[in-house]
Amino acid sequence: MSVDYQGNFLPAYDQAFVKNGTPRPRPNAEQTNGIISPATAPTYLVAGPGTGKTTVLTLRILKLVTCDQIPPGAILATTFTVKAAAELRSRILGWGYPLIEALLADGSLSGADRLWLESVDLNQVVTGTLDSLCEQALNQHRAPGLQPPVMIDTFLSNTVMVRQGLFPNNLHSDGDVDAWLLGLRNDAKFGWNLGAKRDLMMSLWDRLHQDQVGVGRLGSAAVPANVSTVVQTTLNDYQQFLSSRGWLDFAMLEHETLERLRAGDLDDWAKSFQVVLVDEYQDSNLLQEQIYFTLCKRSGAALTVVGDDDQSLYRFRGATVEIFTEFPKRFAKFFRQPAPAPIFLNTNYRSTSQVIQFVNDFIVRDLSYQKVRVAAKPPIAEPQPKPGLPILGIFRDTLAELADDVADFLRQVNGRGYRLPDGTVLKLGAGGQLGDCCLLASSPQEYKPTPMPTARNPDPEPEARLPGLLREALDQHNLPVFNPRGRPLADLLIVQQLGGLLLEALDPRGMVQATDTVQKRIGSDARRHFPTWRDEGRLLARSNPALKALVDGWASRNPGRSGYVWPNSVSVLELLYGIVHYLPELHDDPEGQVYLEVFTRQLTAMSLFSGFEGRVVSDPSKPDLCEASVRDLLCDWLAPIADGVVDVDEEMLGSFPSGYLPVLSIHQSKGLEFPLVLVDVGADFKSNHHAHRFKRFPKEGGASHNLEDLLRPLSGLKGTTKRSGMDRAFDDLERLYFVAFSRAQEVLVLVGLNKTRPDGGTIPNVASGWDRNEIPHGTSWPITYLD
DNA sequence: GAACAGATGGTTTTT
DNA sequence: CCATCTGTTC
Repeated sequence: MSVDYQGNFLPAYDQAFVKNGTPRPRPNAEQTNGIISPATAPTYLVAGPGTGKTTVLTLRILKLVTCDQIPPGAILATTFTVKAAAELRSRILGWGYPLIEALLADGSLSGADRLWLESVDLNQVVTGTLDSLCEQALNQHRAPGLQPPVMIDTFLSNTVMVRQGLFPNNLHSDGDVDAWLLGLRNDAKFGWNLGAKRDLMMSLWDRLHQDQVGVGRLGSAAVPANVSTVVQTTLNDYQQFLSSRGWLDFAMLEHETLERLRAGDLDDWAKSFQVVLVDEYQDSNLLQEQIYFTLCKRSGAALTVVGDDDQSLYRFRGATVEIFTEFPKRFAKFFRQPAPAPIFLNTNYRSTSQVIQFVNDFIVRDLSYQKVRVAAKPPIAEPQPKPGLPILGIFRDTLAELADDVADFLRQVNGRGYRLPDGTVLKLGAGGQLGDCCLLASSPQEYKPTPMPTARNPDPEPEARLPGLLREALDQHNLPVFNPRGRPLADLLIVQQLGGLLLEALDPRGMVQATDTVQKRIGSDARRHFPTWRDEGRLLARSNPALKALVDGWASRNPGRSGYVWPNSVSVLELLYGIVHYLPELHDDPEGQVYLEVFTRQLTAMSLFSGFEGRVVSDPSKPDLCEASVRDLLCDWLAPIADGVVDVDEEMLGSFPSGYLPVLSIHQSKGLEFPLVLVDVGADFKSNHHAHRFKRFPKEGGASHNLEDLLRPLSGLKGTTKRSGMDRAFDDLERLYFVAFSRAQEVLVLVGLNKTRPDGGTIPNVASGWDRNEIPHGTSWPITYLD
């Protein structure tokens, strides 16, 4: 007789989570279905926004451990991002131990149950992204004598694609291949350069794996024969170069894992699991589905998937929403078992009635979209009416006015309150801070890319977007913005100063930088930026004698104190932290902290490949080594940052600083919620211009849709593509803004230019209420416009 | 409703 | 740089 869910688990739950004298509400009926679905049963949870998805996953895991006595180490839970994995883990630990403690206080338990509960180590629950787990599996279960695989980052894989793929096969100057690749992006010739070509080739490479087609079968696709031959050779060269060094990119990692799972090589690993739970399943691709399915088949583990088709946003990464919407069918076919029935979680605990109604209305107004949703999906419901403020709209004629008025709105909301037309005062709750608000946009970029110089305008300035103008306008009110991904790193003064000081300390007067080897190994942006960086670094050093002494000491490899001898080899981290000491922005400012982390991360990443492991050699008897160690740091540490190829990743953002206005891409906002959400539905759209139709009202599919059409006929997903590329592009926009709007807890504010105003705007735009038949429904939206 | 001049704006998202 | 959109004029 084990711990019983109704009899022991729930009473313990009541006891463990009392807050201010009241117990936390018990899981509702639909959540309970998900939690208690039998340990051995495949479970299909369709969970709308704000319905307690993570809660159900956590409690299901805790129920499996306590009631079904499944060892924590036999439970595998994967999520889409590293950050989400960390959150799930902390929830399991944070809820699990109080719960177990409360269970142990339950006098009715048998001695055996008690013994079990006392032995439970929740740390052993395996959580992570699928990629991190594949990496672990391959590492721990490699054939004897084989080197562990080394995961490479995007910077390196891009470089290898260009140097070992494109160049040797003359793809940079192959007209036929150009024409074909251009066709994939609908002949959008602007910005067609080596980088764009490389990116498309990488997408093709990824997609060939994600759709389980394989490079070899590209010849059978609808590709001209001469093109497919040279493209295949290029991709094979890329692969061979990586394989010969034991390197893996993301596509190869997952592919390799699946192959070895199928061959039974990973059975030791697979069989350690009894339960596999997958979060955000709607963003899985075919390759990932096959990994999960094969893992469960080899091990006999039961599969639980959780997701929401309306929140599938990662088609460009191969995500195929049919894998989620048709999960019961696909599961039944693969395992030759009955199809699991969906458990719908549709009670929303996040938002006010107005927000829920708005979001429900948005997702059903386009008739064609209904065909691709999970069958019989109920609308989002509320546990009880939670009246709030109306949906607000701030629309202006120009971007400048819009930014000023949005900034002013935020200032008032954040201060004494903003008076709505009906007299209600909108004000952040007690203890409310600017961080309770956020701005969501399709991209967090603060500036448009710098235009090409022309005769009339030889030195064009990049044009600001809403996030950039809003930063300036808020700055006038002393309100700070947190948007570390908003500007190219290499352009930021603080990055230039840090980079410049490092350059000056490592390579005084640029002797190493000037060598041919270095000039060839770094990109054009780095060549352009390094001198500016040095100027900024020197300028700063001049104003701070102690800093100057530090840099000069390094430059001459002389500590400047008698009795000390400069060591033959020093970790550059010492220099980095020495300098950081004098740049308070890098430790006091939240954005500065992120920028510093970019430097430390890239140093760790490059240390893997450089023989010097991030150390500076200054042994006078070995001048070659001295130069080589500096060269590596210049080329593989600082140059990638200057070249704009290293980004701020998701996990670096951690939690948002409370006094700052976060600016996020809608993709980044998935899984988050904010009391007040501003959604940019059209600050970029001054006209009904073709070039940005894909962002609001597509007339054809984009590169990812075209790639799907190309490869689907050859993949196991044959037949899932019944809709045109254009329709799928529309579907994607519906989902994107569904996610954006449903982040709001209390207040949702739509912002944009007047031409995209939902009532009476003239530019067709999915986000402002148009359906794909070009019918504007915006006038029927209950939006209160703040004019 | 055709024909023309002048304006507009550049694919985004990430393990 | 240039295809496409917008507004003006006949």
